[in-house]
Amino acid sequence: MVKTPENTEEKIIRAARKVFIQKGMDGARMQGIADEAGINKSLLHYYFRSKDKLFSRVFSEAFNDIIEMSDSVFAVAEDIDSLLDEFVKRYIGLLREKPFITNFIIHEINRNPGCLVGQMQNSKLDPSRLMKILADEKNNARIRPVDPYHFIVNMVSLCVFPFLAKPIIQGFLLDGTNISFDEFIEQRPEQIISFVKNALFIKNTD
Amino acid sequence: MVKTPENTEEKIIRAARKVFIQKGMDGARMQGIADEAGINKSLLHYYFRSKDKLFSRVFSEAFNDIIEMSDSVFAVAEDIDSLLDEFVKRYIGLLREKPFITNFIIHEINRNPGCLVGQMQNSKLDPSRLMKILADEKNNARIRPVDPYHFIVNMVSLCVFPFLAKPIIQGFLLDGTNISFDEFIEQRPEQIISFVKNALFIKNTD
DNA sequence: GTCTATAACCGGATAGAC
DNA sequence: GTCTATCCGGTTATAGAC
Repeated sequence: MVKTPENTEEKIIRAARKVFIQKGMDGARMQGIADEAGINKSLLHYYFRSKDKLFSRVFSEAFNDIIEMSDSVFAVAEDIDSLLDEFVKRYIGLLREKPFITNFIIHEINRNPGCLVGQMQNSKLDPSRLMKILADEKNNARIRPVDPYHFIVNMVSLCVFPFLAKPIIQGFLLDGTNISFDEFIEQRPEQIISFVKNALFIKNTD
Repeated sequence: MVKTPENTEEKIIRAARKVFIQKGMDGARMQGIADEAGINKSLLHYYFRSKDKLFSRVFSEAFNDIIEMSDSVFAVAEDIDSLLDEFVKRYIGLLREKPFITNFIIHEINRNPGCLVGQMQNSKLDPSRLMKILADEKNNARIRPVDPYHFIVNMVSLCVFPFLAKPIIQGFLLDGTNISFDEFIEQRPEQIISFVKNALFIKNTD
């Protein structure tokens, strides 16, 4: 992997991402972003006009990652097994790679819920395929009758929440054990998958 | 329930809670809190010296609610059924009553993780009783072998996350259905309990 | 205890030299 | 494109009258 030297714009984006995630839109300082990028504060305005515009840019990029990933999973899933497997592994894979995304979204979900929901509605993201799979499997009597909305929320909750609660899991729950947070997260996909399968399938499948 | 007229300090706390929750520490403005309380901005400083101190006061009170509730559940639980039942119902009950708590904590979890973890460690909160119950039930072969850390995280995730994701659940997932977010949350306890029981128990208990 | 006025500071944004 | 210097609005915090 050859690393081309980062140009200023890239440096700014990377620095902005880091600072905005940690501090949120309101807590972030343009000076802090400039320092992080190792450039002059004025350059931020030269490249992105305003703090708001810089934030929007960074935020939509992050949010888009989530949308595209979810969409790709929903699009290819054939049955509940593959859907669950794909969804959990990809979701957690993405969050491990870019753990900032969760904080980012939750940080801003209250500040500007309308914008976020708008971005979701404008995306092609469509859970109806998942709904259909659940309905089919239920008709085949492979799975217990589950409310599809609660089921989706369950899956997402189990994947996302640990990243949000990282400081508590790390500093309190796992404190004094020999398990690191990274190890915990590494175990998560199989833990979630077996948990959900047991909850879902009428016949034990393990 | 006789309502004694609120004194200024109480008015401030209530207003501060509302504003801090909505905007976070950084986004909140002392003027905004004063307006919300219907008092003069200087009075905030008269009663609480600084924005930081006011915030700390409001935050620890909210956080304490969570700690005490969790603790009381852990303390009384006898077996896994009662623990699950108590935990889910009380947790969601608390969050319905004070939905701001989740946002509050998540909002600040990154801003100051050390402080939050410190507060937890200083509390008497102790999950070891829950660990013991899980181990006992596993020995009795009533439940599948589960990792206790993942199990706790699962329970909390399923309870808390929906409140965090409210705007998305309301504005996207349930959009176009005739289910309101409140109805969704009302269904949650029994949904979670049956989901977790199915995942957990070797014999089907419904 | 409550108010008005103002100090002191900070941070986003711009002007203009290089 | 990049830097220095500066403006200007907004925000916390205090002083002091009532």
